[in-house]
Amino acid sequence: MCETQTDQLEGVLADKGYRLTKARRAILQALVTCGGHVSADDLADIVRQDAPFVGRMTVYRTLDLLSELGLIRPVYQGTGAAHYILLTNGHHHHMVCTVCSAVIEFDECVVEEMARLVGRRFDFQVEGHLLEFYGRCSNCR
Amino acid sequence: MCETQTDQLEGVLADKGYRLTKARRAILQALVTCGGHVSADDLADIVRQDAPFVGRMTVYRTLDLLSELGLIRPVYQGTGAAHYILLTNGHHHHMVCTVCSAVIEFDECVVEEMARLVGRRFDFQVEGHLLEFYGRCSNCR
DNA sequence: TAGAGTTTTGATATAAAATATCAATATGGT
DNA sequence: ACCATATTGATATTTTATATCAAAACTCTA
Repeated sequence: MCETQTDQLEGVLADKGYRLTKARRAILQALVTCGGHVSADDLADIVRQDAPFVGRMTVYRTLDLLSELGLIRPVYQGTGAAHYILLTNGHHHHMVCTVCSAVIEFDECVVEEMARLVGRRFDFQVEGHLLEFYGRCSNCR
Repeated sequence: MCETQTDQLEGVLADKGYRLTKARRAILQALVTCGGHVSADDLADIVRQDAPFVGRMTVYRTLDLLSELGLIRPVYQGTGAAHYILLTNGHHHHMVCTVCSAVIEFDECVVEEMARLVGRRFDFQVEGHLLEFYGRCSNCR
């Protein structure tokens, strides 16, 4: 694991035959650097700090593409806009405070076993998952 | 468990001091009957089949309220609009096919243990959760 | 059960977010 | 360097979500 997450994402795109354009590189870079949990428009603003030539549509399209490939995932985070999270190695886990909307990420995962079980039962090939806890963070309880 | 899910939801609203208006009853009824996984505008259409007097805004507001109370949850389901799922007893589990967007619900849950663990570590009071698997359904693999 | 004080509602207006379109451009393979 | 094609970005449009506010419905009290 001496490869950065950006390199990993670029690798997947390249393997699938997608072109590694400047715009896509800039978008992946920005997404990984900011850690995810951003809306498309937020990300467009971030990308443009380093790469002002990137259009808003390209950000939307790249996020769609990454979603299709199972690399990221849109979730709701209070506002009406989709926020995108990185599905690192196919999964992601976080807690959302129902009062202040704070998000706390964590890595523990006990879901694989269940994925196998349910996948077999429904003949469903599980490629990734998202686990969200809702509740009150330490400041809000 | 001789109480319908609609009654349960109404009970929570009443307990919290919210009024059980005709509009709210009609919306809860429609949401439970259709099983969730609908957008606000979809639900408005369904509600109006039985209760044509209910306005679109009231549907949005009721869904917001139910979300705040942790009874439902907005998720993405392909389109740009939020789709709402019922958090029955505080949790919900489903698989989403990345090809055809089919949704398969299931009840098994091994998450409680993990919720306790992570909740204790981060001093986070877990009140509910959502577990989403992504992958390919039997038709699409 | 009549009236006061609130909550809730729904029509309308507005803003925000997502999608469609298409000529121009950049890209990877040759 | 050239070609065929994937990709881009500006613009226009549609779809979703939010804000506003007078009218109506509801709860509580007397």
